[in-house]
Amino acid sequence: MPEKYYITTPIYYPSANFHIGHCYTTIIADAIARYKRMTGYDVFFQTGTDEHGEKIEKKAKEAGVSPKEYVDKIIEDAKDLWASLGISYDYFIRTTDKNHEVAVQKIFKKLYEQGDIYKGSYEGLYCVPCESFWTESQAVDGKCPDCGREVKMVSEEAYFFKLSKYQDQLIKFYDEHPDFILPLSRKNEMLNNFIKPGLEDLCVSRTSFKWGIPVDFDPNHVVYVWIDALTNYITSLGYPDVNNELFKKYWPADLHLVGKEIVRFHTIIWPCMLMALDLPLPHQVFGHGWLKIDGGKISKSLGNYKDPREYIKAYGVDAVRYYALREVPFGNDGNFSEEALISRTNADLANTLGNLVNRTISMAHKYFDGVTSNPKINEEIDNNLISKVTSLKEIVETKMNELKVNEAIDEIMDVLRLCNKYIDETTPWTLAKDETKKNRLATVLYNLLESIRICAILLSPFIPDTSNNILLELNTKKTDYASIEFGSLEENLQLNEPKILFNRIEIKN
RNA sequence: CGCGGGAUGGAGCAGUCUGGUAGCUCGUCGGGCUCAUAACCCGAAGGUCGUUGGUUCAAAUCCUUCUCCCGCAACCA
Repeated sequence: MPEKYYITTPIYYPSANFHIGHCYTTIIADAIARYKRMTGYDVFFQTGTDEHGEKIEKKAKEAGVSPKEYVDKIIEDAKDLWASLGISYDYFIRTTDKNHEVAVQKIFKKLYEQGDIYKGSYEGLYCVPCESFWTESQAVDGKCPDCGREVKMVSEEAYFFKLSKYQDQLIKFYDEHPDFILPLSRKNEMLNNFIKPGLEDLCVSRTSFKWGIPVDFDPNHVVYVWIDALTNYITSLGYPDVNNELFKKYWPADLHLVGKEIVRFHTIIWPCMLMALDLPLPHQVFGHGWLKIDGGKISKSLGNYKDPREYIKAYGVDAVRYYALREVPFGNDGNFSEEALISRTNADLANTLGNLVNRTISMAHKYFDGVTSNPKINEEIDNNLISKVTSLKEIVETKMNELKVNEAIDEIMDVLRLCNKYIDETTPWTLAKDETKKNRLATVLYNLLESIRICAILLSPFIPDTSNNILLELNTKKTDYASIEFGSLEENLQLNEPKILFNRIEIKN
C-alpha cells in the first residue's frame, strides 16, 4: 500500500476573477502534489472556493444576479484557469455544494449540543450605508474605511465558538509538533500576537446577511465564515461520516498550503475546531509569502494585474509555472513583473535548458544519425557530471520535503548548467573530426542525453509539458521515477528531431 | 517601546543558528568556441555586508543604539 498524501490549497473567495496570486498558491500546491505522486504517494490534492458571505451577496446585488449565479460564473472561469495552468487537482470543493452545506449544519449542531458553541451577542462598528461591520482597528478615526462616513456601535445576537477553551491544548500541540507551522517565524507571530494575550471566543454566526448556510435550529442565523470555510477540508472527504473511505484514508491532511495572511485561521482556529470535534490535527501548515506586482500588493481595486491567461498565451504555461515556482524563496515575498518573467524564461528555460537539449540532440543526429550508444569510453572529466546527476534525485527529495521548491529547481538547473560546461570541455565537434575518437564521442553524447533524461523526469512536477516534450524527443521508455539511475537510457534508441522548447522572448518596447 | 520579518557589488538572493580569505543567478565589459535558440564556455570590473558602540586574535555572522522597508493586528493567495 502506498503512503497517502493529502494536500490542500485554501478555498479562494470568488468575489472577482482570480489573479496571479491565486495562481501562485495553486501552482506550488500542484507542483508538490505532482512531485509526491511521482515519488509513489497516493495523493489527494484539493482546491476549491469559499462562496458565502456578505461581500459576495453585495457583489451579486450590484451585478443584478443571485449570489449563486454570480459565483457560478467565477467558478467556471476559475476552472478554466486551472485547466490552462495544468493544475492536477483531485477534488474541487465549493462551499455551496449540497453535501458540504449539510455537513456544516451537522457540525454546527454537534458543537452547539456539546456546549462548544453558545449564544451571545456580537458588537461591532456598523456603517449603515455600506451595510458593513468593522472592528475598531479597521475603522479609520472612527469612520468607515470604505466610505469615510460615521460608524456606530451596534450589537447583534450571534453564536460563539469557545476558542478559549482549547488554548492550552493548542500550545501543547505546538510544543509537541515543532514543524506544524512553517516557516518558523509564523509560529512566533501566532504565539506572541494571539495565543499569549489569550484567545477570544469566535463569532460563528451572523444575522446581518442571508447568503450563507442557515443554522438549522435557529434560521435567523447563517453560519459565519469559520465553520463554513475551514471544514471544507473534511467535508470533501465525507465527514461527518467518519466511516467514509476517503475520510478514513486521507484525514488528517499532510499539508495545508496557505498564504501568510490566513496562517492564523489555519493554525489556531482550525486546530481548535478539530479538537472540539475530537479529530486528529493536520501535520503541517505552510504560510507562503506573496507575489507582489512591480513591488506592490496585488490589488483588486487598483486593478494592477492582468488575467493570468494573457501571460500563458504570450509565454506558455510552463514559463508561468516556472516563474512562480523558481522566483520566490521559501516563505518570502517575491515580485512578479512581466520583465522578470521574460528574463527568467530566457535565461533558464530557453538558454540553459532549451538550448542544451537542442544542441545535444542536434549533435546526436549530426554525428550518429540520432542513434544512441554507450561504448563507455569514460574519462576523468565525466566523473564530476555523472556523480552530480546521480546525487540529484536525493538532493531534490530533501529540498522538496522541506518545501524549498525554488531550491529544488535550482539544483536541477545547476546540473543543466554543468552539462553545458561539459560540452565545452569535451568539445564533441573536435572529437567528430577524428574517426578513432568515435566511441569517445558516442560516450560523451550518451552522458549528456542521460543527464538530460534524468533532469527532465525531475522537472516534470514543475514544468510537465516541457518535461514530456524532452522525453518525447529522446524517444525513451525510461520516463518514470524508478528509472532515475545513470545508465538506464536505452542504446540503439532512435532520437526524434529536436524542436525549439522555448523561443527566446524579445523584449518589446 | 504591540508582534514578526527584512536591509549583503546595478537587480534578485545565499551565507548569520555552529565567528576565521564574501558566494550564486541575472545584467555589464573583455576573451574563447562553433554542436546549438546572437546560444554556450572562460575571465574581469563592481560590495568598508543599513547605522552606532561593544565583545574577540578575528564580526556579514554574537551583544547594543538608531534609521528605513514589508507584513500581521477577526474572512486580501
